[in-house]
Amino acid sequence: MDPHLLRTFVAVAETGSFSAAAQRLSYTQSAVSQQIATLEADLGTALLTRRPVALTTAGERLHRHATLLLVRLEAARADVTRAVAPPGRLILGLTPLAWTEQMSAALARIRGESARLHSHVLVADRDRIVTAAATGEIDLALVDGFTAPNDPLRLPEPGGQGAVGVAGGPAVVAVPDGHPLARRSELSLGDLADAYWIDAPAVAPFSRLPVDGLRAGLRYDGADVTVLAGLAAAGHGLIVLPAPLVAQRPGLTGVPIGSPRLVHRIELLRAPTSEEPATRLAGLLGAEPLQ
Amino acid sequence: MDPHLLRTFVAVAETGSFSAAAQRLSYTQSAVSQQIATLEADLGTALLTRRPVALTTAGERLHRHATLLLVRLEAARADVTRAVAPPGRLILGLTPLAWTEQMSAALARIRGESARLHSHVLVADRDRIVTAAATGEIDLALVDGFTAPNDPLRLPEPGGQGAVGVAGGPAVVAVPDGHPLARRSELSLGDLADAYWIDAPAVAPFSRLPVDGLRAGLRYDGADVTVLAGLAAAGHGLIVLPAPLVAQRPGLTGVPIGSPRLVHRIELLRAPTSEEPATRLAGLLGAEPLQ
DNA sequence: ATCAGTTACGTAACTCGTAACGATT
DNA sequence: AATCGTTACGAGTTACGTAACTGAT
Repeated sequence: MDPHLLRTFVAVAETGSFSAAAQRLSYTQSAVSQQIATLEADLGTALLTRRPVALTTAGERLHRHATLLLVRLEAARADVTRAVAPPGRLILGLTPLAWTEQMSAALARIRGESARLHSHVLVADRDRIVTAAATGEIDLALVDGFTAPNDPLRLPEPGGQGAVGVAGGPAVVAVPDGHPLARRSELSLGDLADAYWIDAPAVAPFSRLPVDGLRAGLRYDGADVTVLAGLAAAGHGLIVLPAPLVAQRPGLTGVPIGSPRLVHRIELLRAPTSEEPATRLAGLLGAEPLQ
Repeated sequence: MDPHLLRTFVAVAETGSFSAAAQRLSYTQSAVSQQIATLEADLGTALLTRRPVALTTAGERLHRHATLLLVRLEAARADVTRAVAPPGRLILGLTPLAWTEQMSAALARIRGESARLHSHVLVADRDRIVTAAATGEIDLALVDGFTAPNDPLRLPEPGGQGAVGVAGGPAVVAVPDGHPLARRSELSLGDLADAYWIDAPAVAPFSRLPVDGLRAGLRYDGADVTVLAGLAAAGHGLIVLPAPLVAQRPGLTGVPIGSPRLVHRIELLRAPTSEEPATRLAGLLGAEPLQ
């Protein structure tokens, strides 16, 4: 089970082909075949069917474990090497809705202090951000999501351990100004099973809301909040968003959600070794326990 | 960074000696020396000082990562191999305070159903149980602890992901019947900074309570709840325990805790692959979300 | 002088690539 | 016949053990 073998196994699993995996990893097809064979021999099980190439049950399990293991291995390496030579840089990762004025101000302040600090901001979806934080690709990450009040975000595997809440606020349903629902003082998501929703997987996937059975009328495959808010204002569907964000968009009204109790929450993730200035920024952001 | 090297690195780190590590792993001292050298070359850092052998900063970091990585690797292997040949067994792990009548009844029922099921119960401290669950050494684990209501237990690294709450109840301070505090209807832990506590690391370490500055008068290094309750009844010190447990002990009064809000919680951890009958038992235990 | 880790070197094992082979469409 | 995975074999590399070496107490 050495990482080499796991890596090629993952490549085969993902490409569905020995030759494609070989190409991706700059091996010969033969080498890949041999590596898979030794892995299977080691574990005493078939991991893949051939012709067509597909994962067996054991293979599926290994695939899940292997991807995580490889990320963590990478993370360990990054942590150790960076313990030695802390880079003079600040790379910040954000999920789209994790951007706040407060954060922006804090970053400005940091950059003002350490002049010419090489800094870099990356906005991406949650999974990407969380793994990047785990491997040390980014120094500091802010990840957002909706949960029950006081509940932490349920973050994906390789990172969620050391998350600290830094901000939390009400979640609302964003509806166009004229819409009949806009006059309501409170909504229950359960009552809205008939409504159509905008599913924006990269921004605020409703599949992650603690509610079932919402129906997607439109899928938005981008990460731009302005566009998303525009779509909602144009009546393409409902969407759950942080209250402050809705408040500052013309054409949209935020209707408080009565049930389930829901807040928008931002959590901070730090690379295992995050030296100054990441530590400093984390401090500025307040990293209040927020329970 | 292949696991082989990590394993010997961990051995050296733990024994504090190349030769001892070599002996433990059935290598020659020379082999160990070479392995550490390649690891250091790979990471580009010294991991250990020689004469005396001790971890450098980078080494300490790697040590933390490496132990976890090795456990997870073991866990992955166990999971995959057991996916193939689910063992006809049920090994149950418990922390001492996770034992309940309900659980006992559920186990009895399972064993009644599948006659002659090879089963096995292991009571140990939290760390041991959590890693054992992660590696598949045990099929099902029940881990207890004290937290704020609705908060999940903060479990140690390699396992805490898929924990589900199965039971929760009030936590009380156990005081001997005659004790002046026994007449109080409610206590605040903060007010008890002057009192002496029993520290029972294997059962209910107060270092894990969400309170600071408690003072240990007596340390109990065992895992037997009866002895512990006896010590408390004899006035050796105060201890936080689940209310039902205190209620059924003669000589002890449980005084409700007003602040911080505290509950005793039991969570269920499953081995990644837990086939019947572990799944069945988990079902019987109700694995209610408990939020 | 002894103890503990390093280095040199030879051998054994492994890993990969080439090339021939086999099976599936 | 073409495609894709397997197998055989040889070459290059790696990894370990023996043994000599080095430095510290």
